[in-house]
Amino acid sequence: MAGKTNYTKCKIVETTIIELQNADYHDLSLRKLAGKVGLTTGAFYKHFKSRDELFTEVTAVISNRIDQNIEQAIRENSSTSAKEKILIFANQLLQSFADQPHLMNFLFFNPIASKALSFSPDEVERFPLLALITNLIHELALSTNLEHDENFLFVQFWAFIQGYAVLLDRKITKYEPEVLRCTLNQFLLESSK
Amino acid sequence: MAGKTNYTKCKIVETTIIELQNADYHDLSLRKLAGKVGLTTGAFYKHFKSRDELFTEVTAVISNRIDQNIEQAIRENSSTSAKEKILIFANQLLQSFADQPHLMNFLFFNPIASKALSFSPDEVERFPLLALITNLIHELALSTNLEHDENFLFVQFWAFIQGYAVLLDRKITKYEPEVLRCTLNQFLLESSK
DNA sequence: TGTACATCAGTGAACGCGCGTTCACTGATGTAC
DNA sequence: TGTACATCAGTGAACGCGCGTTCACTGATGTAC
Repeated sequence: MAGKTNYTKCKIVETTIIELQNADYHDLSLRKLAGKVGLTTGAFYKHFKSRDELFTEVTAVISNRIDQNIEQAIRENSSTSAKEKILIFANQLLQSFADQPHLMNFLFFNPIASKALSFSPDEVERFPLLALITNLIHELALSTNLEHDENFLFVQFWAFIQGYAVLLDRKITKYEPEVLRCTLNQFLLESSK
Repeated sequence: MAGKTNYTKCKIVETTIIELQNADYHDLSLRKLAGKVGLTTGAFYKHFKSRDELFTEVTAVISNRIDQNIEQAIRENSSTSAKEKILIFANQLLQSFADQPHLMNFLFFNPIASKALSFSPDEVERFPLLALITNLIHELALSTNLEHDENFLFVQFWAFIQGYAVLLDRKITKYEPEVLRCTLNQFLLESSK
C-alpha cells in the first residue's frame, strides 16, 4: 500500500507540473488539480499537508529537472571554458522560458519559489540551479580577471536573465540567443579601463 | 456636488497609493480600502465601475508621477548627453524600487499594469515612462554609433532594470548605483569588434 | 482455507472565510416656483 | 422666504462565488490465527 500511496503522490506532482505548463499558476486550485488527477479534494490531504507543501515540492522537482538538463547540455558541449558554460546555462534557461512560459513563471515568480530561490545556504542546496550558476561564476572568476567581484557579476547576470524572462513572458520581445550572447560578452569584458 | 464627488474619487486614488506604499497589492481588498478611505464598499461603486478601473487609474497616476520626477531630475542635471539622461532615468527608477518596493512592485507587476506597460501605441501614450525611455534611446541612437539597433538596446536595458528591480524587491541584493552605471556603460560601448 | 480485525487511500459534504459586486434605502443638498 | 421635488453620495446588508481545509464515513486490502 505504501507503493500505491507513493504512486498517487507522484501522480499529483506530475499532474501539477502538466497543469502548470498549460496555464498560469494563479488559475490552478486544489479542486481543479484533484479533478485532473482523478481524486477528490479530501484525498489530496492524505498525501500533502497543505497546498504550500505541494508547491514547495513541485518547485524543487522542476528546479532539479531544469538543472539536470542544463548540466547535461554543458557536459555534451566540448568546450570547457567557464564563459561558454555560463552561456549554455543562460541559453537553456531562457529557452525554457520561451518554450514553457507558464511553468517557468511559476518556478521563478510564485511566492514559495521566490523564497526558495533566495540566498539562504540550505536553500541553495535544495535548488541546485542556484548552486550551479554560483559555481560557474566562481570558476570564471578563477580563470579570468574580473573587473569586479563575483557577486557583482552574479547580480548583473541574474538580473538580466530574470528581466529578459519577464519580457519574454509578456510577449514584449522574442527570444534571440544573440541578445543573450552579446550581453554576456559585454558583462564579461576583461577589465579594460 | 460634482466637486464633492471628485474630491472623494481623488481621495480613493490617493488612499490606494498610500496603502500600496505600505503593503503588497495582493493584500489590498476593496473592503480594506473603503475602510481606510472612510467609506462603505457600496459607495466605492459610485466612483469607479470596478476594482480594475481603479487599478488602471492608479497605475496611470503613479506612472505619471514617476515620469514627472524623472523628467525633472533630467532637467535639473546640466548634462545634455543622451547617455547621461538614460543613466538618470534608470537611477531614479531603481531608487524608487529600493525606496518603495511595494508600490513599484504594483506598478511593474500587477496584471493590469503589466498589460498597460506593454507596447501597444496608445498605451505608450498613456504611460509616459515608456515614451520617455523610448525617446531617450532614440536620441542616443542619433548621437552614437550603436553596435545594434534601438530595439536591441531597449530590450537589454529594460530587462536589466526590471530584473535588478526583482532582486531588490526580494532583498537579494541592495541597490548600488555603481552596478547600474557600470552595466549601462557596458551596454553602450561603442562598437568595437 | 476461512474468519476476524486493522489499516488507510479515497469519498463527498460541509465549514468558514474573504472576495468583488449589487441593491433598496437614507438623508443631505440644490433647484423651481 | 417657504414648500415641494429631484438628485445623488453614501449606507450596510446581502448575493454568489471559489478558495483551502476538515471530517465522519466507506470499502478494499493486508495480516493474524
